[in-house]
Amino acid sequence: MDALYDPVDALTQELSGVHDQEQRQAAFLRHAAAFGVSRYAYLNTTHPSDPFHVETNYPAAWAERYLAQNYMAVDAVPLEAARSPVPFRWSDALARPEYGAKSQLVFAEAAEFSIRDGFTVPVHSAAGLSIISVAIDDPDMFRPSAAARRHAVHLLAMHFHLACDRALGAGSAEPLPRLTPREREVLLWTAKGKTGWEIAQILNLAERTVVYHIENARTKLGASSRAQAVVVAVTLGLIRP
Amino acid sequence: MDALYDPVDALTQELSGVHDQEQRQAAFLRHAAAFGVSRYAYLNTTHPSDPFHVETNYPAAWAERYLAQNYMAVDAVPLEAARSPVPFRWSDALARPEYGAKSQLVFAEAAEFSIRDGFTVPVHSAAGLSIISVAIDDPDMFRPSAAARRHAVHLLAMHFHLACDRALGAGSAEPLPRLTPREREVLLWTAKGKTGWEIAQILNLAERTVVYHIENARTKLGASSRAQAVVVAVTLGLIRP
DNA sequence: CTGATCCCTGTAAAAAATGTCAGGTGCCAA
DNA sequence: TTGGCACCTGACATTTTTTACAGGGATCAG
Repeated sequence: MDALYDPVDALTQELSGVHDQEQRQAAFLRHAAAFGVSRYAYLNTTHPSDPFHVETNYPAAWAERYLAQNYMAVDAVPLEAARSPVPFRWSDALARPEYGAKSQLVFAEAAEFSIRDGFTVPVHSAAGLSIISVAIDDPDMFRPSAAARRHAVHLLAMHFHLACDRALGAGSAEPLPRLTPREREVLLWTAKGKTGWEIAQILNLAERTVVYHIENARTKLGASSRAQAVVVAVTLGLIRP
Repeated sequence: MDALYDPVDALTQELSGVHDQEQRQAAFLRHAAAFGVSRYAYLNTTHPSDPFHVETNYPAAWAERYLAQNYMAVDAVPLEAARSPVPFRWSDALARPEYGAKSQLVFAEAAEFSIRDGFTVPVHSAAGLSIISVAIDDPDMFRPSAAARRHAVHLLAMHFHLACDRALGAGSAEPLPRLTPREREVLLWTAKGKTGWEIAQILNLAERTVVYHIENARTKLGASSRAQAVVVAVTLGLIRP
């Protein structure tokens, strides 16, 4: 039983500092193999530079068909993943009434590629949603007694995601713009719907000064309007509205 | 071993439809007790109507001191929780060099209230961060062989959070404004920094029409400027920039 | 001390957003 | 078929934002 979590620790170790996709994938699959995993699919929507990052070793024909048909919008797996951060078995999601008959069709098609059931780990974050799905044929993995093994998969998936996320982030490598306190302050009031003149009253400044700070913030954030500036500042976590 | 996950299932069942805080807390503690948990602290920052929702059964003196001193900003536990979605043991986070000496002081103070070590489950979501921390005295819970028990705590915490989140959402009870597809579209372009005229070119409309849709969206969102409108739409998850 | 950074302010013109009037089309459900 | 809704457009006045010019004072690190 102690050995159950060795793969998690090992993967964590291996992935620290790795920025190569092949290497990450190989490490993940090597360690996940202990749990009956051979196929995986990973989706990361958190990076502006690559807003729909997909990597998978599913049969190419299936992966292409899935994307081309936009099954994301009807498949129970991504829908359930978007709904809740709790990992789940595919067939459990499929059994929920809220995911319609189309979902069943997707599953039926997947079965033609020998992908029948699996386990999905959603990772919700401020920047968006990531999904790690692994196909699992061995029905033993879904028995109550295998809960600890599923947890290991859960943690493996999380660490795999963290490594990918780091790598994707390192790719863009753009450091956060550094706003001054005043800039954050005026942006915050702007996000609350105040005009420059109003903010000047609130902060006891000349309207010109408020405009000055908003200008600087807008430039730093690469925005071309106050509206874009506040959105960027919010999504970057520089201000919270 | 099968019985290990009974508390998770039981809690999930019990919490469905429960909107009473006392009841939730009692159910969580009752089931978590099986894992040596008696103290818990829960923070939810995802609800605009209650942006810093804290509930805990920590000693009142400690909870008050923690908040008053703004330990959130230096304590390794919330900092680690904000950094990664992976659950962790407090002392593991404390051992990381990036969390400074102040963190040690917080821990030392906590020990005076008999809170010495524990386990924290971060839940990152689009709306923000939630943290479920449980104090655990029994060192056995941190042995490798107890990994499955920690997983049970992990899932218990997640389901507890989901129930709280539902309840908090139900509390505010304000239904999301319903934007039409066009309204979302023009807001999205506005969030990208486009002017009304530019959006008109992009969507092949009269500028007046774009203004019309933005106007309607702005009103529905209770905003007094485009900047506020896009921020509200983004934080409400109505558009993603 | 010098340069960097932040803070503060002015004038003025061009561009964009907001507010108020008034209308027309098409679709769907009651 | 009627009413509601989403969609679309025009003209006009007013306010706000953006952009450009130009400057002074405070603090702090190298």
